[in-house]
Amino acid sequence: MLNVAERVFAERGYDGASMDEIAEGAGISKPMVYSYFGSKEGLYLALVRRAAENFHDSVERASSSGTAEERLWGGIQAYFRFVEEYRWGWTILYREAAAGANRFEGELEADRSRLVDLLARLMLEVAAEKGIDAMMEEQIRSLTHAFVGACEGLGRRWLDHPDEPRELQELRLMNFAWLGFRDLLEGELWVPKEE
Amino acid sequence: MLNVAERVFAERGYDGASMDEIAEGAGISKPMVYSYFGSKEGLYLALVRRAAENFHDSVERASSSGTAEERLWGGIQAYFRFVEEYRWGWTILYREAAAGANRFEGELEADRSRLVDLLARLMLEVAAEKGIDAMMEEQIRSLTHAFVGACEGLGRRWLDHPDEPRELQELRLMNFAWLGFRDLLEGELWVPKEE
Amino acid sequence: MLNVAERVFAERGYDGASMDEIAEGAGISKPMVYSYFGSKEGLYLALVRRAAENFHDSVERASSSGTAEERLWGGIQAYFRFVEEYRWGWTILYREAAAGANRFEGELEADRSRLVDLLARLMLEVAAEKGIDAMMEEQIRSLTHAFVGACEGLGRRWLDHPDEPRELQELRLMNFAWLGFRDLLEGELWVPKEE
Amino acid sequence: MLNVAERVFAERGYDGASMDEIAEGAGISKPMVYSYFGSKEGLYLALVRRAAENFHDSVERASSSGTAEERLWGGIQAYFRFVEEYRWGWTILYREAAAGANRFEGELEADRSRLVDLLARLMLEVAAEKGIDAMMEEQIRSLTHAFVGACEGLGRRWLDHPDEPRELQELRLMNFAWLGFRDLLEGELWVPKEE
DNA sequence: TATGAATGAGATTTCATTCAT
DNA sequence: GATGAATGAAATCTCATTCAT
Repeated sequence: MLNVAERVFAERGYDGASMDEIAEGAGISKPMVYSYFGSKEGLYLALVRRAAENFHDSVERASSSGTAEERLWGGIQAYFRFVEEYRWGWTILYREAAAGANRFEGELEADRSRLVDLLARLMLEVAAEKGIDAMMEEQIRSLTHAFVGACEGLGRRWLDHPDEPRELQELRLMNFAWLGFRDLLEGELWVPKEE
Repeated sequence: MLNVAERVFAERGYDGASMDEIAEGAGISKPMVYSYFGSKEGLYLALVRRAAENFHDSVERASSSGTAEERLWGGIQAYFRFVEEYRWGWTILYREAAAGANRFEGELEADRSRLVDLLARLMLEVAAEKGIDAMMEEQIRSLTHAFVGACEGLGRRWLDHPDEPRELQELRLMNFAWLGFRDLLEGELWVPKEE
Repeated sequence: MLNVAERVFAERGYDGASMDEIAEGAGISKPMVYSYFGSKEGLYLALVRRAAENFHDSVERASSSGTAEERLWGGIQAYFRFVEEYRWGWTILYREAAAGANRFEGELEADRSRLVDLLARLMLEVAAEKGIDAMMEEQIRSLTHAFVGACEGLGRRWLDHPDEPRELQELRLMNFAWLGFRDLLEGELWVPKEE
Repeated sequence: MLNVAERVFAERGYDGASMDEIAEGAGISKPMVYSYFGSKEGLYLALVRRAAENFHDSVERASSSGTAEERLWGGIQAYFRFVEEYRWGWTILYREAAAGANRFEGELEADRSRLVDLLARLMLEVAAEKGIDAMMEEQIRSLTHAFVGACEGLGRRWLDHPDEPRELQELRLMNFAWLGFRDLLEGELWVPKEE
């Protein structure tokens, strides 16, 4: 039944989804839904949490061993595998990242930031391996937001080109993000030319 | 009055915004809003279009001369200037980008894709300058989605850290995106190691 | 401009007609309409009155001389000529006869009953010629309602078969109504058979 | 509750009736009305259909046996019984007949024409009994519209004189319509005198 | 005088949420 | 414990009607 709700929310958006449709789709009655989740918001938050949990676990498991580069590559692979296999959940997660910043007043903050935290940790470990701590944690965390944004951008585009293979998405992201990131970690820094 | 509507839509989302609130905020009566824009959807589309237009123009103007690198840098600066000065419009735009083609059945397709098109053109020109056409247009366009996603990610984070200076965001993005992109254009390619 | 209003009211009905459409169709501004007629109801009543007046005059003129039979025939011809030449006015008149009994609280009563009065007078004169006063005025007036109803029924049907000639409608009505009416005037009376 | 809606529609007309008033009159809440009938139009159509059904059945049952004359008499009696016992339903039906095919785009066409069809069949059978087929079906159907119009005219007048007995209305109509119709069936034909 | 601009009031309709069985 | 039936509140939208110029 969570799955039904997830699909409905992903397809219609939070406001567009109706509790009637969810209950009917799940084959139970509306009062049951309410007895389980209390409210529409409760149901939605439960969904987001479940998706965030699964998402986080997948990425974490896939990025838990090997060299830094290998772990990053593992994480990216897990990311797109998740997009592919768990499309509705991913849609909810990234849509709320964009649209729901104001709604639910930060209740989703923790869920949403777990992925960023995970990646930031990864990057920090890479930096530590390289013996570089010139870039403070905050800088790394910032870049991680760009990184996650890039993932979302590619994922979104993938939804419009579902016939492309997953591997292609993964390679694109790695090439886009890693090369530059590696340069950064090796001390290269871009600055605008003086006029 | 467009400005009021923009703020309300940005803060509450399309469904959450009520025409009552918009009219009241603008100090006019609801029927006036309807006489100007015909419907809620009409008002919203007008807002998105205006924002997209402004956005596109700003970026285009700022990226219209100089070397490829300079133009990219100009575009990125324009991007974050827009985020800073025109926060509500940007919020609406990137939310629309995230909500995808679901609502309004593709009526916004053209507006939404203009930025990606612009950036893609920029990147293609860069590639042409370097004499590289090994990466076909489709590859470039894909990476552009990643690029725009990275911009959104950094912009979103910036909203939560409004005290950081704009220049910092711009540098972060350029360092994140350009170094790697430059490597790509110079023929470097990341591939996973054989196991 | 009355003509425009007439067409709009006839085509859309009282509620369906909008003052906007009427003003625009007439090429003047809404406040002008209000300065002439005061309100939607005022405009409508003016229309009904004008139509009733014209209608009544036409029928009266056409039934003002000759034998009783000739005068009835003249009246019927005038009726259908009116339907043909003045379709919108007739539509308003008969629709309100049906629908507006409750609205406007009898303000239309006088207008609507003028035709019945005219015909009743005609019939009474016929009866007087025949030297029959066995049927009191009230009976005659009642039958006149049936008569007018028959006219409306045929007129309505004619609107759905506009290619039929006017003469055919006139003959039908005369044959339907006159033969029986003549029998009545000659003393014949139908009564149910005793069981 | 159908009955309440029927009364409100009959008294106020389709546009004048408000769902608020109907719901309140029926002692239930508006959403209930919508859950039963889906929309205002749905409710109205249901009412018209129910009335048409009942009406048709009553008349048909009452005119199903005996000589042609007896059957016509039975039908007329049923007609006015219906007017008496089911006043609101009848009001809605004849208003719909008058409003014509304008609204609901012919969805009521079948319902509205059933009574005319029934009477036309009756008349055709009478004609057949008399061995006369000189009048083609189309002529009979035309006269049926006049006949039904006469019924409506008398019925409408009756609403303004509710103290008159039903039998009087029935006799009036039979005398008005049958005598002439019988003459027609016996070959008499009225034609205007040559000038 | 004539009008563009404005509005108050009310229409239908939807939906998250809860009783009563 | 489960549900069909019910509803309060609010949404979008329309339109007859009137100011202010």
